[in-house]
Amino acid sequence: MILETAAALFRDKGFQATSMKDIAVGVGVEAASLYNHIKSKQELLEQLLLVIADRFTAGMTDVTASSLSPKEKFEQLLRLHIRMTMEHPDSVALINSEWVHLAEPARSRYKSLESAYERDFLTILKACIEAGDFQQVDPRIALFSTLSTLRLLPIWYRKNKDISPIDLEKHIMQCLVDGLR
Amino acid sequence: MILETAAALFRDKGFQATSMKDIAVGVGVEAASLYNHIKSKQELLEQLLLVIADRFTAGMTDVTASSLSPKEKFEQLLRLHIRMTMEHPDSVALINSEWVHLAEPARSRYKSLESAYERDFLTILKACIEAGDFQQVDPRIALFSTLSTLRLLPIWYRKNKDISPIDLEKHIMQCLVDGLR
DNA sequence: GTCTATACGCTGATAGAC
DNA sequence: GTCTATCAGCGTATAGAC
Repeated sequence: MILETAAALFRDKGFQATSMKDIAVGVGVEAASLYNHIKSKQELLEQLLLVIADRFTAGMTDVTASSLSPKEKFEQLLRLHIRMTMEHPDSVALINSEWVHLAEPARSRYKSLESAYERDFLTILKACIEAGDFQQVDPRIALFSTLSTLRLLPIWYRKNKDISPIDLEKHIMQCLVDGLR
Repeated sequence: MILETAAALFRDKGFQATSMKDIAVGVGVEAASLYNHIKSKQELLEQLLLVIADRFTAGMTDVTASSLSPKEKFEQLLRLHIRMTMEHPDSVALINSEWVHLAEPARSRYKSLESAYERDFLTILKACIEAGDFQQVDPRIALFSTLSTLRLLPIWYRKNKDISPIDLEKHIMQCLVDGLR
C-alpha cells in the first residue's frame, strides 16, 4: 500500500516534490507512522526502481537465453515492455526521470542494470540486421528510437487505456518495424 | 547566464532538487544576488519552458501555413525538433518531466500549447496517411511513437554528439518512416 | 502498530549595508 | 549591482507515550 501510493505520487509530482506527508495522506496515516514500515523515503524509491530494473533484466535474460530468432527476440522484448507497463504502470513510469534521485550505491547499481539491458537490446537489434530481418539502419539510432517509444509508453497508456494489449503490440510493432510508409 | 546555468542544473538534478544556492554557485555569486535579476525560482522555469513551447508553436505555425505536401510537412517537423535540440539542448530536455513543476497559470498555458502542437502534428500525420504517403497505421500510436523519439532526442544526443545534424535527420527519418524492416 | 511532539538542516526569499 | 544577516516554513526523521 505504501509502495503503491508512493509510486503514484512520485509519478505525478516527482520524487523530490513528494513529501512523506503526501504519502501518509494517501495511505491514511500520520507521516511518522510510515517509519514503522519503511526506513526512509529514499528506500521507497530504491524499492520501486530496482524491482522494476530487476524484472526487465530477468526478462532480457529469458529472451537472450531462448532459442528464438533475432526478430522473435525483438518481438518478445516489445511484449516485455507492454506487459510491464500494464502490470506496473506507475513504477515503470518512474524510469524516465526519477532514477536521478537514487542515492549511491543504488544509483550505480541501477545504471549498471540499465546499461547491460541496452547493450543486450543492441546486440539483438544488430543480429536482426545481420540476419536480414531488418534493413541496414544505424543500430544505435534504431535502439534509441525503439526504446524511446517503449519507455514513454506508460505515460501515453495512462490517457489511452481503451486499447487492448494485443492491439497495442500490433500497432507499435507496425510503427517500429514496418515504419509509417 | 543565469537561465543557461539553471537549465543545465534543472536538466541534471530536476527543478525541485536544484536550489538557488546551486544556481548561484554555477553563476559565481551568492544566492541572494540572483534576486537582483530574477523574481523567483519559479520564474526561471517558466522562462525556460514557455520560451521553448513558444518556439515549437511558432515552428508548427510556419509548417502548417506552408504549401508543402503532408509528407514534407512531417519532414519539416522532424527538422524542427532536431534544430531545437541542437540549439537549446538543456531547455528542450526539460519538456519531458519538469513541466509538472510549473505553477498556475503558466502550467495551463504550457499544457495548452502542448495540446495544440500535438493536435496539429496529428492532423499532418493523418493527411500523410490520406495522401497515401504513409500506410494505414493507427495515427494516435504513430504520433505517440514519433513524438517519443523526438522528445527524448536531447537526452540521447548528449551522449552521442559525434553525429551531424544531417546524418541524424537521415537516420531518424529512416527509422520512423521506413521502419526497421 | 498508532499517535503527538520535536529536532534541526535546508529552502526560497527579503532587508539593508556597501 | 554585490554582499552578509536573517527569517519563516517545510523537509525528513526520531523519541517516546499509548
